[in-house]
Amino acid sequence: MIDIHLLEQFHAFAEYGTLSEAAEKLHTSQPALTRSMKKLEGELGVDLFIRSKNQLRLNETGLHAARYAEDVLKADSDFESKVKAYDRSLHTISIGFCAPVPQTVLTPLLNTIFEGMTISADMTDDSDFVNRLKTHEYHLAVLHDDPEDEDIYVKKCGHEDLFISLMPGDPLAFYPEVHLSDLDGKTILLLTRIGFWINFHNNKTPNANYLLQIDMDSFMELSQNSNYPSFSSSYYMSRGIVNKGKITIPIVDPECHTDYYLACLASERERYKMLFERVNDKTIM
Amino acid sequence: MIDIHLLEQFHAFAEYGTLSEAAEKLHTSQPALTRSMKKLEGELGVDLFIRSKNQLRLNETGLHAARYAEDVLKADSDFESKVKAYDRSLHTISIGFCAPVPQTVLTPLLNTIFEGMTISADMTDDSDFVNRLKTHEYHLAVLHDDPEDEDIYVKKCGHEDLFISLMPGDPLAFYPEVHLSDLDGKTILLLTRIGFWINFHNNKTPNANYLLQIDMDSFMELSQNSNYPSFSSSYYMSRGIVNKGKITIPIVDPECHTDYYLACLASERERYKMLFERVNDKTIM
DNA sequence: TAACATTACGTTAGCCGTAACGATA
DNA sequence: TATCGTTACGGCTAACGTAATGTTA
Repeated sequence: MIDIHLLEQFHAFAEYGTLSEAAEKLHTSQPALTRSMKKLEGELGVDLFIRSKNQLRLNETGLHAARYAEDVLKADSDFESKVKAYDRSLHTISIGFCAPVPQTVLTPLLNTIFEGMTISADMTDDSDFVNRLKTHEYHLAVLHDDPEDEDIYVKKCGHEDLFISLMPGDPLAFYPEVHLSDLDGKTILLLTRIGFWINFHNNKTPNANYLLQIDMDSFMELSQNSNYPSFSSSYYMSRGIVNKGKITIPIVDPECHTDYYLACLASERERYKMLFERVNDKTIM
Repeated sequence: MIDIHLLEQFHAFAEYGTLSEAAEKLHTSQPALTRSMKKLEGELGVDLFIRSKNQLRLNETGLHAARYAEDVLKADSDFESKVKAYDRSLHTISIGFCAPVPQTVLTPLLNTIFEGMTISADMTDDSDFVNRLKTHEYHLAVLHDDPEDEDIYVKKCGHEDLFISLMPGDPLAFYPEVHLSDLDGKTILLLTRIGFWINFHNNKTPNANYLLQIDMDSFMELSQNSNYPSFSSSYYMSRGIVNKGKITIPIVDPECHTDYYLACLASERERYKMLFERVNDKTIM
């Protein structure tokens, strides 16, 4: 078996053209490379170089060998990354959230139940979540509707209602409830990472002007201290987290009331048993 | 970069199940393997084993890693064989002969012109020789007819006529010449490795009983000291190599008179220039 | 008690870097 | 003269094998 270290040095020489430059790049000495190259030739029983008195260059076999060496080096580095990736996959649980509130609620629970594991959370629209479970991109997912797929095990884990916070002077603030269509045309504060909620932009409020906030703190700050309307939800309301001095009104449209469903592959149900036992339809609310 | 030597040891453990057996197979000591396995885990930063007090076995990651390791080991051993094969291909000239006499005549010439190279000679029916030149299986070929292919460079290099040696008492021995069909039904001495000549068995002498001799010396011995007819050729006749006490008669059939053609890929003509210059239509005769 | 993995320890083979040398452009 | 590859030499590390230890079936 040819030492991978020799191939590394050989490949460096092939790349840089002189032993001195290769030595510098490899943080070693010129004599070390001279010896290694001779050793490589010795172990192969094949000449790889054309040696002039003060010049070394690859012969025809050497040129080919340099290409072959790359394959071996790639295989070796692939080994390392594949093993590490596999190990990591065993120690991480990947979960897709369709909205921020389920993540807020479930993350502490996940950390408790799967202690020592890394929880890798993703937040985005959930239209592709069933596929991502099936391709093992996600181990778990929280969706906003029941996928009704026999390969997927599902348990309802709560619900959420959307509200809008308005300035007391806002004409809408006098109504007991509003429709999304009432908000069209307004400038509204919105967080960027809100999962599936992002969808009602396109449908009911095509002319609304959203002030997108990446950061939760900035969003809260602006909600409190600006005149712009901003969204809130039953989760925050029930915990007394409100925008002082603003009127918060429920939104009646059905897409602003959603249930949440925790899901995994039916075949992996046993592995996440503990989690499903600790979750019920009032976990997120 | 993971040392290939560690992977070799790891793979042996995966194969044999215990460090002791792996150590024995690798001609090393148990402690050496213990240390290597720990080193491998250390370099990867990943656990590969489940350790009981006196049992070591692969964990899930280890099982995968063992498979990945095989790929690396294969890549490394492929490197070695590919480099050696390429080097050998540079130092060997592969030539296909359609008959023994061209080989006898050309081998000394090849050794002289391509001194230091290995001549790898093959002898068989030449119906596939053009393909073998095109696929680089052969660098050179001697055929018994002109391939008339524009990719192939050809020069006529001699000819050969077949004779038959008979006992003086044989009825055929009174004729000045014979036909192959006259020989059908007889028992005849024949060498096995005779290239394209083998073909006339099937056509003109389907009922002849051939005593196949693998060894040239045995063939000569039997030719001299038995009553069986045997083949000879113009090459041996013109050099006075005859079967004493036998009558040697020419065979008239056209397939017993052949020209020989030396060929190489037109694109490689320059490489074999020296050889073609030294060959003419009287080289083999 | 036999087989196994691990730890301890003393030895040594092999690799490294510095230095010196010879050749070249 | 600066750069390059090779050789020589002395030092040191890292890997080895033997022996000892502890555990299990």
